Amino acid sequence: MTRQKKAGPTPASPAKPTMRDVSRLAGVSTMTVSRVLADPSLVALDTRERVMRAVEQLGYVPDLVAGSLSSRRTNFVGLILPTLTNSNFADTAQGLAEALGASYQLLIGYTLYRGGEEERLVRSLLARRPQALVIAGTLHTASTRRMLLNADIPVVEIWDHPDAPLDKAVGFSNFEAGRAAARHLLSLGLRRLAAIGSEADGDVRDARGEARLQGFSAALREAGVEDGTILRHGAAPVSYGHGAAAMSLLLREWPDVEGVFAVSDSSAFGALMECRRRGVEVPGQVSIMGFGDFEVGRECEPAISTIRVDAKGIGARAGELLRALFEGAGAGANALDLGIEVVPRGTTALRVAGRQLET
Amino acid sequence: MTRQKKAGPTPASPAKPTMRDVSRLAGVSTMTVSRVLADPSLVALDTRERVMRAVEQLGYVPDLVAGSLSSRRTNFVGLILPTLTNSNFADTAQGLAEALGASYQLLIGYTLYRGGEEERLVRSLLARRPQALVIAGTLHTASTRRMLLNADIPVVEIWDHPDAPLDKAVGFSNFEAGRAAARHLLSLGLRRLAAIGSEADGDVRDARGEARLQGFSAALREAGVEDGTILRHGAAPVSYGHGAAAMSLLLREWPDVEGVFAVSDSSAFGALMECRRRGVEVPGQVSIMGFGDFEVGRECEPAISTIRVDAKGIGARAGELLRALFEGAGAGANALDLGIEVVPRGTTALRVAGRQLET
DNA sequence: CTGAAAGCGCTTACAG
DNA sequence: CTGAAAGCGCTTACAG
Repeated sequence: MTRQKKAGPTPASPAKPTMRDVSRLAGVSTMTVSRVLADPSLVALDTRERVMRAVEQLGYVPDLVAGSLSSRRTNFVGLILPTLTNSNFADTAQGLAEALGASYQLLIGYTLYRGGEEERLVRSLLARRPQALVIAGTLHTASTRRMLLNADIPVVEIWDHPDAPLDKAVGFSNFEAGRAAARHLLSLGLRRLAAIGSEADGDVRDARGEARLQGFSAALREAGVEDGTILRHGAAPVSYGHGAAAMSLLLREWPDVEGVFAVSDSSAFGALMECRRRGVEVPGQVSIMGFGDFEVGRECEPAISTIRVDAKGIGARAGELLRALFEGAGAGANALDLGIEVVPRGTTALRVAGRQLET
Repeated sequence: MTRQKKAGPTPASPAKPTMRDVSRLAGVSTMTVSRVLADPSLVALDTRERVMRAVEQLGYVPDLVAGSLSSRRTNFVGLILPTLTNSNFADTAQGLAEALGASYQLLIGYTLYRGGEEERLVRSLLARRPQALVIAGTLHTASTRRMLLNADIPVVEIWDHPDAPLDKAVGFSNFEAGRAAARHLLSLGLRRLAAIGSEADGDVRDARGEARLQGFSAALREAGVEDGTILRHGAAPVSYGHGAAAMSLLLREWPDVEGVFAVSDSSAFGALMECRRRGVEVPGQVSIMGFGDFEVGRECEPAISTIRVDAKGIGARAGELLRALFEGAGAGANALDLGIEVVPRGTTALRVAGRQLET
């Protein structure tokens, strides 16, 4: 014997009506119901109305699990982020969701910056047969790369600008972002410069923050500035508290530091608050520069100089790219660089003759 | 004729291998492959190893779309939030995801505080046949309620404490949160009190923020304090900028206000920064109290007095509740109140003889 | 404009 | 410990 649907003489009590139930009530075939739901213009007006009435009466909600299996289209898009608790990544998710539109459902997974999580997540998301995968980052294990390639769906790497994308990429160069931050501080005449970020902790690491630190270092080298410190403190993700702790360490080791770049506006804000608590004037004694253009940096007093990136735009452009691919377009460049923008605000100022003045 | 799978004499080029491909390679039936993947202990060791080798060799990733349809279990849980861009809601999402475990996939939808969006989202999520729905808020259209009831799955309303939950609820009373905020300010001897929140803007409204404003008003009435202002400004969600703008309006209309409750730490922070820009001392001239215990309020200087709620805990408890229900437990109370906690910090201080002193 | 048949890739519910 | 048969609820690919 095989499965039995329901027993007993009562044929009704339609807990969850199927398309079959609707078709019977409307006196048509399931194909006609399917058409009314997918593209009503294919069905005669009176038939259509009868079907809609039956749908309404039964409170029928189509089963997309069955529909997806049958049509080989799930309308799922997988999204892998380091964390949900970061306004920039949340903006990217919203941008992506909006660009894809209501007919697509995002399947969000997060790694908490753990390298090993990505492979598990990719496998688990691919099992849902998404039509595309959007992944923050460009570092993947060999096994992950193989799965991604085998899956035969578009893959968009975001929040970076890889030389050789796995498939597509939308983002910007984190290395250049760090470099631009250093150059801004250098252009203000500051020479004793530091950067604060997180350190790799076993499996947990922020590759993009590290790239920004590397870019910062490179700019100092290019400028022939010897007086540079890269302080890696604590594990990713960085936070307000991280910035405060790192700034505290930095000021103890190097009290006459003139300029600090934090890999995120979160830690820049924490560093700024730590300075206030210690009576260290910003930008009078030390200039502070962040990254990401978070709302907290725009709204605090003084406002934080930063590197702006288009977080929501990254999601939006990735979504637009995918829609074009879904509709069969050949797509343009493989790696889209949305660029960065230096935004000088109140926490950085010109150094003049041994002390700093406000810009 | 019906669908043809693939043409040509080449049987291979296995773009996306199915369970059938694995079973053939391993020389077993698909049932055996299915068992190896679901519960290896059911299969003899050598068979199991042969199957695992075939899985590995083909890079087989099971199709959960088909599996879900067949087993009637999707392992999806739907989650409806007002926005992803709010650290409290992001914490709730992470708490829920962690409590459910890796075998469940969250289907997240957000309304942007638009009442009409909920109905569309519920319909669209139910079509994915989730095994439960978790929804921020307790206000639903009649049509939404009907769908929810018909769906015959557990529904958990979160971030509130309704008298009559639709099904289950995990949260706290927003009314009591506002009331507690007012009482804290009153207990400091402050009498000229205001609250700032958002106003309903067509379909866009923050029902929970409004409940906090109502609780605030009620506490003033109970205390016989006449000097109270509720300022509703701008549309939800509130933000740092919202708090700054509202504080600016408030100070213009009512320069001698003594205490302000903001419905969110976001706006409390904005209000605090606006005071700094205007040279209004906090808490010297005016005390400020927020809601939510956001990191920004903990880390800024002075730190913001607030009402703490267990955002991650709401997600975690909802997830635990659902797991118990999935495993057939009868579950306990229908509405779980996680409570609130007044956290006095640097932005509120005792009023003594016409002026305020730090606590 | 409408419908009958087949099948999407799994798991259920047996039987041996 | 293993497998053959049936079916989950839709859509595809026809035919009329």
